[in-house]
Amino acid sequence: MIIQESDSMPRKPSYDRNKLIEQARDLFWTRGWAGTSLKDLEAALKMKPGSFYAAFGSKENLFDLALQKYASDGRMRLQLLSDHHGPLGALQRLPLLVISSDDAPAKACMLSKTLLELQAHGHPLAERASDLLLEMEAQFCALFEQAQTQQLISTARKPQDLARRFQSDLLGLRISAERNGINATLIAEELVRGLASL
Amino acid sequence: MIIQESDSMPRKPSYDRNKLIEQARDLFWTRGWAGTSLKDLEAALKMKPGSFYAAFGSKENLFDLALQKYASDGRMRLQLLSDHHGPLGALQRLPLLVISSDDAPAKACMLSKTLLELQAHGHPLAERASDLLLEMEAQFCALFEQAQTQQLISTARKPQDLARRFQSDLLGLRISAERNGINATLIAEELVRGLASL
DNA sequence: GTCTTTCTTGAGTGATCGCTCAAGTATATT
DNA sequence: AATATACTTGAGCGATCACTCAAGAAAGAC
Repeated sequence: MIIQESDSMPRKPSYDRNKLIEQARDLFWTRGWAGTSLKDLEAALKMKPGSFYAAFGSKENLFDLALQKYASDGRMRLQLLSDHHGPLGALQRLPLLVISSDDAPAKACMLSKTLLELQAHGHPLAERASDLLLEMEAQFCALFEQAQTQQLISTARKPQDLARRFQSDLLGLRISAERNGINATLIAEELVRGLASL
Repeated sequence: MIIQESDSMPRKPSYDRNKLIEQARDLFWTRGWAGTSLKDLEAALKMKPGSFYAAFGSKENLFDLALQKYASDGRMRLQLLSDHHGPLGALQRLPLLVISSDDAPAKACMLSKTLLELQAHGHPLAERASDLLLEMEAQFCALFEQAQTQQLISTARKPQDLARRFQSDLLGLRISAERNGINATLIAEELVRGLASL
């Protein structure tokens, strides 16, 4: 029941907590909140109920950790993209990246999936997803602002509006990519073309 | 157990089947598949379990009926819009309409919500939603084709591509509209502006 | 080796899930 | 009124849900 309380540890946990959170994130990402049972988690993480609850407290708490990991990984990836290719280059590369990365367990955005599933229930996790979506939008906004400052795009439209529109299109693209028999690459390329002509 | 089998009926059902399906559709639309329990349905439709199963067979079957009603109502609405305002007018009016209609129980598209929730489980209802999304896309495609034939928009891009992009943006718009604190009207207006300059 | 602290185990909790069915009730036909 | 047929009722089914906890196993401290 107590994980890592005292400094001198008689017995260390036999797992890598961070890896477990990543595995849980992948499961939740693909199957959603209600679609992921504790049996699923126990099987994927190879943990018995007791260990699971000692380590994470509850399914809800683990989902929250998974959401935060999802968001912070995404944020870091975009930041890296911006470091290497500039603000506009990052925004242009993102659409194709999110729908073609092979290691991701799903194409659709985990935040939007969570929001759609749980918002109607007033579930705390929906609010968390909502907050993280706002953070994402703010990051987009900052990049558009930099792109304008560096005169890479026109200043005709407010960065805030550009960011909102971009995020909306991106969410739509990622749903389209989740569908079978839809060539989302074409949509992504059009989206990027739209960015180029701003 | 037998509903409407013989012509001469000793006792007619006391409910309006179509209205029940609409009520169920609204519940499923907002709360999703797993998020809607039979207790919820029994309360909303004012039916005891026995009547429910006599009338609809199963929760899954009712959800299927609800999906079909959702899709056919949407299809008819768009057709009416086209009759009154032409193909381009219909496509231009749709975005603002779907995010601002007060009678709809949710902003996001029920088909996309169903797809996102159930696709990973290989659930039959996800396949149904997928089929209906394809039908919707086909309807968009036909309207874009008519708009080109009537020389309302350029023929530079294939109607199929225009339809796919439009549907993708619309799905994104509707998710954005579902969020709190997001002014989706601005996104919708931009989307419509994009259509005007095709 | 002994002790102490912590992690692991898994049978089992009450609650809720979708669903069944035997009994009761209502109505058109005769 | 009697009968036949079909709808309504609601207690309760087995299965699964997220979760608990007492007992056992492992490892650092001494």
